[in-house]
Amino acid sequence: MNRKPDIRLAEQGSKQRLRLWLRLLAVTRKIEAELRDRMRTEFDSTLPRFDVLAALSRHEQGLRMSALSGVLRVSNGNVTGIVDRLAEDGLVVRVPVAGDRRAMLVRLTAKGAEVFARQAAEHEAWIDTMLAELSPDEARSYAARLRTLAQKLDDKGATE
Amino acid sequence: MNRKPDIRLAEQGSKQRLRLWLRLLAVTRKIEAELRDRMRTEFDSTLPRFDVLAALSRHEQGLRMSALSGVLRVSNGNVTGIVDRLAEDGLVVRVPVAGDRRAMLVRLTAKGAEVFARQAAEHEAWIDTMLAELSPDEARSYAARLRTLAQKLDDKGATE
DNA sequence: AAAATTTGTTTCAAACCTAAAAGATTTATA
DNA sequence: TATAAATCTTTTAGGTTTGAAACAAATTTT
Repeated sequence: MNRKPDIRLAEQGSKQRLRLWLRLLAVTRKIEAELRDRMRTEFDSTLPRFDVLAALSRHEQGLRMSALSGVLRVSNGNVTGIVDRLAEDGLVVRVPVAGDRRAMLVRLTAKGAEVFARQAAEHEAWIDTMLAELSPDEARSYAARLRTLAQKLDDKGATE
Repeated sequence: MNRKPDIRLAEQGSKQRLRLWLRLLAVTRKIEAELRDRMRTEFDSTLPRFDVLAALSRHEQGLRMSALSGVLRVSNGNVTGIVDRLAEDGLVVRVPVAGDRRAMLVRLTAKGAEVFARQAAEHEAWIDTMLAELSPDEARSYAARLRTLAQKLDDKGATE
């Protein structure tokens, strides 16, 4: 008894989850579009470049290319191009790793750190404005829920 | 009294919202990566292609190129390429619009509708599995909250 | 009606992105 | 130590994405 779930209820759940996913996607895309637009018009930069600077700013000692693509969750080849362009602009440098001639350490330059600091302050303010609808408590509670969800997703991926 | 908000509390709120945004981004990227991977391995297709088919399946009478990029919230030029490739594969057709020789109507072919139906069923199942952590009620409530948030974001964009 | 503006689409250049292959180097194994 | 396997990065091919420019056609203005 009670072992077989009602197929109609299961369908309901699947529809609700699909709807949630579509809304999640719509909201993140909307916010990303706004951020990209502001990054372009106010800093003549892009979101991927900002993401790289942000990751490097959290690792003063530098990150290997593979570690960088790891924390950003993008492909290796992708990061190569972005770092190339940031290096051309003098915001990052590639440093050889002592004892491993395969690897490269990427680090912020002084200029890169300065540029990122300016951008990060603005970025946080943009987010704050866009999410002003949510109280700090609400934001914290959703963030916590998303954290457990992300954890579950990672678990699944790990066992596959 | 009580007119000037405590700066420390305001900073708190901004930090909470930023954290929420980063988590939101992480979760959507994780899910999108999984969907992209499955679309590729199981259907030899991509998410953008699926998105176009999905939009067209909701408009049996067809959509103009600009309407298509409108509902998908991507640029005009972007849709051109995706529709080109879908048309090559015989999943969509471009039909001239009677009375307006500038415009084109894009429609699903029978094959396109059939392919989409198969993919959509799987797609919904994938989402259902990934979001299984959330009860139907929880999914509904979050979807509702996201809806009002999206509405607020749209309002802001409209007045700028 | 002619000229100017708007609208619908495509083309273009540049950046982003992935998966897979290639190249160089290091580590493990026989 | 020679060989095999693993690791780190870049390259490659193909698709996605944007914003801007180019074109054609329709609409509005003069």
